[in-house]
Amino acid sequence: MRYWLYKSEPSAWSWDEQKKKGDAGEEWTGVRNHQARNFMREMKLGDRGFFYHSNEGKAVVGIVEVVKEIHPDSTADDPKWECVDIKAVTDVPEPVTLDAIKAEPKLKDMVLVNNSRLSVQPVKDEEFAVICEMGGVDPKAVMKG
DNA sequence: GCCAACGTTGGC
DNA sequence: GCCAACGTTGGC
Repeated sequence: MRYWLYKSEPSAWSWDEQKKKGDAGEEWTGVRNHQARNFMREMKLGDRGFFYHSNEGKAVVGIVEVVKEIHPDSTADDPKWECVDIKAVTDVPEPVTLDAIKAEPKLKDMVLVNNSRLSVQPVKDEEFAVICEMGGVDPKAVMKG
């Protein structure tokens, strides 16, 4: 399985709102960037990822899971824009800030650090585990396989 | 609020 | 098909 990172401005769609959707999850709408869309096409049911608050907070605040694979984005007028559905899995009790990520040498190659504008991006297994630990989440509890 | 980085648009 | 102009994102 693979790991991902989803960015959202809390004023547009926050972690609290995501959690309120429960296990049903919610469409990850609004992606209008081919690279980000293409990453969503690669996602499989059960893939996990981080929920990151951009602009305000600038931190990884939660862990999510893909509950529906790629399908048309219901908010797009052009069918080429697609998205997945994700649900909240668990909080990251100690949000991992962008500053902390930048300060950690093991995370220097993260897309988040090097291409700050990409809103959906892949995360390596090792990076996922490191951030879990920094956030107070046992990687074994949220990583499969 | 500014601006760098990046993507998209449209004139040629 | 190039590239300047413009819009958006997101860190600072």
